[in-house]
Amino acid sequence: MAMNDVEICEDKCIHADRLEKVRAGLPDEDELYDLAELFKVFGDSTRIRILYVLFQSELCVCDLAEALQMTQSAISHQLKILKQAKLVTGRREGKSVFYALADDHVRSIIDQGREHIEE
Amino acid sequence: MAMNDVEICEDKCIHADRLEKVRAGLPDEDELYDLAELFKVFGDSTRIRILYVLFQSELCVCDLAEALQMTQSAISHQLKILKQAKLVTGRREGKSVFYALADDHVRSIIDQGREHIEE
DNA sequence: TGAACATATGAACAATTACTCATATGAAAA
DNA sequence: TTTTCATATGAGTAATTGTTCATATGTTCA
Repeated sequence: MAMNDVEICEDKCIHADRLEKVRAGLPDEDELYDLAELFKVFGDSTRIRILYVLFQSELCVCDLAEALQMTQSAISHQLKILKQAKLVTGRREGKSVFYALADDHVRSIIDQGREHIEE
Repeated sequence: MAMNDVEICEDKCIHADRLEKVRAGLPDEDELYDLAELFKVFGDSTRIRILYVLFQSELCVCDLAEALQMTQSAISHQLKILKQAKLVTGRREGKSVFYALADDHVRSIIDQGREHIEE
């Protein structure tokens, strides 16, 4: 067994050969950070509920507030986060602003998550 | 225009017809909560990095610590969270515990997220 | 058994965050 | 313009969370 191919942690507990491969295959730190930031947006049940509601219908802020039984302010704050993550888009129509899903990634990401849970 | 089909927020700002549909189509509160909890696990760059590393190779805790340049304790805490979410599995082999991805959902969820970012 | 190594875990702390409250902005109607 | 309605936003607060430090558990080997 070669020195860099140990099977059990020795030499300060490193499998040197594997680590080399692993480090090389890792995406940029920036990309990993952005990915985590994206999932962080999905990681709140209020925002998940907003997205689920928007699956079915475009709605204005006050409708969302009523649908989820939350204050307009709370919803508005969360919509801002969803918009920054490009998960929803806002369209002004007079006094109201209608929000809708930005694209189909939202659905597929949530669907994948749902699949994982149901097993 | 019917009374329950207003287009602009009136009557305490509710589009009653849409809300009815929307509420009916919403999953259980429990499921929404679980979904958010799952994505919360993906929503940390340390855990994302751990998962990415495990894409390439099964590794023991100390290797992960070395690969990510973090303490064994920090890694171990995060592995616990990943294991609770059934995203990774641990296999004991002597003194070491080797961790690996639990299933392919992990990859597909992360891939979807990556697609969303790269646009 | 006892020493050495790998991992797990509890407590404490710092940082982040979701909501509330008050208020500002923006648009339509009087 | 002034009022009214819908939305956005800044500050403050309570709760959550990721890391560190110290220590416990579990396994191997002498």
